[in-house]
Amino acid sequence: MKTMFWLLDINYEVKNDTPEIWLWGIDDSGKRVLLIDRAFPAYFYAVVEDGANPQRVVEEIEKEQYSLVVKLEVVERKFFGKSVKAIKVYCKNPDVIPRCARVLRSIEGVKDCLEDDVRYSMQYLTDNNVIPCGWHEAEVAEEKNTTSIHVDKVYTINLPPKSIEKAEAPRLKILGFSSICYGKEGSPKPDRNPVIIISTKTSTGEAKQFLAQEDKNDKLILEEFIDYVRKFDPDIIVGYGINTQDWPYLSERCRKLGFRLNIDRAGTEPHTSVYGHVSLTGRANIDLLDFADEFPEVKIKTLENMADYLGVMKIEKRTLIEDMDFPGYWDDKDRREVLKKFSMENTDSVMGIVEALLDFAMQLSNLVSLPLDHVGTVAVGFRVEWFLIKHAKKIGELIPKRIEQSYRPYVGGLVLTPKPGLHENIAVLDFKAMYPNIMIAYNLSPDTYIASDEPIPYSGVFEAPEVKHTFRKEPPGFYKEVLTYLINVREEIRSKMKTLSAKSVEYRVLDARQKAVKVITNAAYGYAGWIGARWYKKPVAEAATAWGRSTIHNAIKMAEKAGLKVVYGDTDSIFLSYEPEKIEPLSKEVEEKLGLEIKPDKVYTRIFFTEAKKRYAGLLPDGQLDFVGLEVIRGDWAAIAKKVQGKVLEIILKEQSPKKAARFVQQYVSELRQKRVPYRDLIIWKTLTKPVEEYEIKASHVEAAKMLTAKGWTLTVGDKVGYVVVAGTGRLYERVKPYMLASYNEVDVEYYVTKQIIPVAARILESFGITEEQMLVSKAEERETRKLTDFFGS
DNA sequence: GCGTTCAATGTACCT
DNA sequence: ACAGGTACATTGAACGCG
Repeated sequence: MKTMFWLLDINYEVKNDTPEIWLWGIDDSGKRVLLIDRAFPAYFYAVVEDGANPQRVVEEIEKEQYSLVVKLEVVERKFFGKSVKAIKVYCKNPDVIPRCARVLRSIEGVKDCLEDDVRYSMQYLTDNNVIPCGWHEAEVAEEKNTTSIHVDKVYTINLPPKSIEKAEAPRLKILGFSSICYGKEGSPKPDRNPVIIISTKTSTGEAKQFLAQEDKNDKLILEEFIDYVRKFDPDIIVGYGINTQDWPYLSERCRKLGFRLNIDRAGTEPHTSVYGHVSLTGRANIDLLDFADEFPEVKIKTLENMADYLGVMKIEKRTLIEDMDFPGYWDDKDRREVLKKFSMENTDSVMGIVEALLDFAMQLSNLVSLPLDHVGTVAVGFRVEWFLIKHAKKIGELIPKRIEQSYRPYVGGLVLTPKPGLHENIAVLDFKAMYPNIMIAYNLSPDTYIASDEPIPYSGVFEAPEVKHTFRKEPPGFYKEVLTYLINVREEIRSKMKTLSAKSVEYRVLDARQKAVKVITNAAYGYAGWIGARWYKKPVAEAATAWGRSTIHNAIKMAEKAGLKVVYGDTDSIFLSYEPEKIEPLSKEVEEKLGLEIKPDKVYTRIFFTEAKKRYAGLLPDGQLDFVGLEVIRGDWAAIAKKVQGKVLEIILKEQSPKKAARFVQQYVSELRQKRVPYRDLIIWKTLTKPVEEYEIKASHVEAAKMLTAKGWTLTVGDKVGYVVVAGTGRLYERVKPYMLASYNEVDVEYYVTKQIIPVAARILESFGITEEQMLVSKAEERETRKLTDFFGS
């Protein structure tokens, strides 16, 4: 019989030495199904030495009498574009591949073994074109569900599934959750601190809250939660930070209480696998925190900040409670209600965010062929890589090994020194997808690279400026083909979107798709220059930036020749005087002569540059302000400094009154000295980028982190530490305290005046001739001002 | 012995 | 665990001064 299914999750099992591929899905009638394929052999390739006789090598391998090898087959493949003879080595099961490959590597006539490092389940997907988050049709036979598999139907696959074009996902059952634990001594520990609240919400609209008992006994709440999950039987379980927090905690807590967290579809516990993601067999576990990196504008990646940014739940309307206050809230009957509300809002936020991101996640999964629960957890480089692997399989290319490389830096993009001060009517021209298009235009790829000692091919070569790397013109290389495909596909999607209503399901799916395509396109250049990449080739990345520099350089020359004043530029953008009648022909000329498309991005009514690169502020025609690089948008400055700089820039750009700006600074400093600004605006947040003990120097945030650790809080790499500077003597790092361990009256206000507010204000106002002294009021004046404001009110 | 100088360290940003 | 280019604060050792 035939069945249709949408692929949700994949895993493999080895039963009696026979590997089985398990495909978990949803069929077209909404049934949850498991399809088992027992016919896919585990294999890898032994590449035959040039000139060696493949048949002889096969015999050599056979001589080994290697019992783990099932079959040998001589095949034609390509490796970096060159035809090679290889032996496809079929193994008994995937687990023995590494051992087999090791043995075969030392056999005469075997140049190397390949694809022994590609996971069996991924080989299955890429070889058969079976695609996560995609529909398929398979020839199957129904099996009796004798095991404890939690699905409606179990099938045996007779023929590998065929992918079907159908964009829309089935109706999925989604369960969002968040949990709260009770621990008075810092971070809760699962071996002694209970789970007190678990809040859940489903895609069917059911909200539920599980509470520990009055004595904080949490056996029941956990059992009820497990029961509930199993009963609802979600396809997707989603949360925020759950891979590192909730899952390990709940899992360990259950064990401690004598039972298992059995919530998947196969009767096993959540297991942490390859990329540090938590896998729930048969379901897709999604940690939304993994997608937070897609939004660099969210500086501190908390759930409430993400929900706020995505318009899911505005932060002003949010119940917010700090971790350290949980016990206090729980212990107080009235405040417990607030804690419950907070917890439910967390889950509501989770559900809102998944609504906003799920389409993208599914499209990314579908595009690169990584299962839905994997695609979020892997680094960008691996997303690109899986997309490349999929393409390589299609064209018969063998997958290169990851080779350990030493880090060799190379020169990147060109950054112009800005013309400092204010400028009026400045347009920004951007090269469209500069690096991908350069890679296409000059056929940059590991397989087209011609080393200096190699003969120049018949088709001729492109020679990169400055670095002089050469790449053959024909035929198109691996990267060129892939990037051309991606760019074309994105254009197709975008033109199709234009024919649809923005509210339609299809439009949403296509929009998510084009975003996924864009992400992969834009990451390809970085991937090529990443030493961890299978398709790493330094000259490729180095040539791309070299052509980038020459391109922008030439564009600037053309602009100046056309009488346009260029005030700034960075990598693929040029800032110049807005004269539409000159810019129009300039774009045309650039495109014609340089072969790359350049297009106007925006026009600033007024723009301000300091003497530094990568830092400016602009006023847009609609009155909006654009801040780039400056402290006002940086996450590691106290809010007071950011506010002051933002306001100063606003006054400068909108009113052009440095004096007024200086007066504002004076006023603010005065407010601060009177401690009239909120305490939380004094917190400085910095990320721990390595384990505390590995720091070579004493740093403020690290010292603050140590204080928290001493109090029982667990801090890990990537965590943000918030501290304030308190009064005292000695080095700065000796005068900091975690903000929750300090009080306002300890704060060293003068530090904030001289090291936070004044420098960031001066950065702007200096270029208008205003000195630091002019931003400060003398102490005597200060006292006078205070008397007056006290008298008249401020 | 003590203040000054400057390279190194660390973080976060831009394209 | 995609790239390089850049700004800036702070540390800590070298340096200079008698």
